[in-house]
Amino acid sequence: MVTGTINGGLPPSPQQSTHSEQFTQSQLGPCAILQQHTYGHNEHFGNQVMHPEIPAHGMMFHPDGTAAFDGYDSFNGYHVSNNCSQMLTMHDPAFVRPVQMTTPPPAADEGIMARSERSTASLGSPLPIRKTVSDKPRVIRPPRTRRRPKQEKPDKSSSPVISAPLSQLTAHLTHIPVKDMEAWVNRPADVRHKEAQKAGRIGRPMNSFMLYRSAYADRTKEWCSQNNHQVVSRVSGQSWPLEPPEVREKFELFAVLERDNHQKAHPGYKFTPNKNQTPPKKKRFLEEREPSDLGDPDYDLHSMQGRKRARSGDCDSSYSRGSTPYDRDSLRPTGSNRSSWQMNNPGRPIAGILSPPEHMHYLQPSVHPSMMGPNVEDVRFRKMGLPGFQYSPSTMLSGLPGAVHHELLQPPSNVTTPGQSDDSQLDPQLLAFDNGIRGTEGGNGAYNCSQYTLWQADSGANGYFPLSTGVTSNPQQQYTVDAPYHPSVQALPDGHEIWDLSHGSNIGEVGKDFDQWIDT
DNA sequence: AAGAATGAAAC
DNA sequence: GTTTCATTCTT
Repeated sequence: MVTGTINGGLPPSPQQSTHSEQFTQSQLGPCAILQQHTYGHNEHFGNQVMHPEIPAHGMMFHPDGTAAFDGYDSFNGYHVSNNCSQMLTMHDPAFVRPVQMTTPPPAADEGIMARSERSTASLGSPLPIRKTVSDKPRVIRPPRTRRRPKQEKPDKSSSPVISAPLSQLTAHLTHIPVKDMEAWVNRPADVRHKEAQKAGRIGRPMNSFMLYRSAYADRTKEWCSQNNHQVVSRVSGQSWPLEPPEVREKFELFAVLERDNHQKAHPGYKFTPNKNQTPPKKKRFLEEREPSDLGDPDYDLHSMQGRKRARSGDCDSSYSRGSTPYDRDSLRPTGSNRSSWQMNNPGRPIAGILSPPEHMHYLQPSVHPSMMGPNVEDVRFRKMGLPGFQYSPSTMLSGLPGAVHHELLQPPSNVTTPGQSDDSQLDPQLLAFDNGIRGTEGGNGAYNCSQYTLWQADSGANGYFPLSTGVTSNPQQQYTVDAPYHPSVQALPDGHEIWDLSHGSNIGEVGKDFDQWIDT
């Protein structure tokens, strides 16, 4: 039996629990599927069978066991049924405002505390009975009601428990853009060099989750009505496994692109974690450079800043090859257009190598926000044969040399042209590149400005983005997309719209469907 | 500076 | 298997 409480849109308050009604699994219907979680006192919710198809939209559990169920939002007048096709309508931030607990959780659990899945917090374990030399014979005392150990981290109790992914939960927050991570991972090498200069070190490329978290950070903050990034992290961490495969694959591909572009920007980079990371836990020592980085534009500055020091033994020039499912070599073009990087770097960096032409460095996603005109009404995939290229899931995403120039696809000029804002900062090499094939964005603003809206057009609606990600049945096809933003699409109440690929996990099949659709 | 999250990469 | 570090910014 599932128990919980309905918070019918009432703003949580310290007395919230008195406003809540009990509900049961049967009352909630198939949507009322509670997800097991590890936070605090509502672990008794666990082990409910998830509906295979329908996410439990709109239900949120607070660590105190209360639940915000999408029954009816009395503030906003939304009827939210148990039908899970209903999109979450927690417009009122108060709806999700974390509950400030004023009453302790069930007394039986005293000592139980919220814990992170990763943390090894032993706080909840019984206090060890220590025998010391000064132990005196003592009267056996009745078991004391142990005081709650300081409420551990108050933050933990203030982070919501979600049962639907952020891409859906925040879909209505259209005024808050989802960060265009596609543009971010394709930022050019000189931008990366400047970042490294500024930081005094070369940072690691973000992984898929970091990209995801970053993309949704603002929306998550808004949704949670909290500016606390620990909460953002927790919610993101909850949401990540809830995201449909399409979304996760999208960010995994972004991570591949990020790694690849990162490596091209910093050919000699190798992750060298600081081994002797003693008590002062997080003393960041700098990542090393390899000799090949001597030619890197930002090397001198690093040296001058003295922020980086080379460690002996770190100068082997072997590339760390990830165990990524995507072959990174296949990200690169074959044939005569190969980059100097590739020509010179079959497996190791060449000392003194300068930045190769950046257009060879940057993998241009075939789907770029700037391709998407806000006024485009229809949605279509374009089949583009790219003879002479290796195809892989990654190349399906990346527009390598030969891919259609984004400007050919984008509607004329109601979108900030990438690079307009910042070409002056690019070195001539990059400028030349910019006038040619050019990356998906060119200046600083390009990945955080108006294109956001375009990105958000897809991810904002419900987070699905028609990337050709996984296995494609026909590798000789590349799909690019004019993804229009249309408010009505986003406003679809049932959470379904044209980009919703969640029902079809086979991308290739989807592509085929689109082929047929286009053909007709 | 710690802390939240997941994952890549290095041990 | 364990540890570091990517991001972010509040606490």
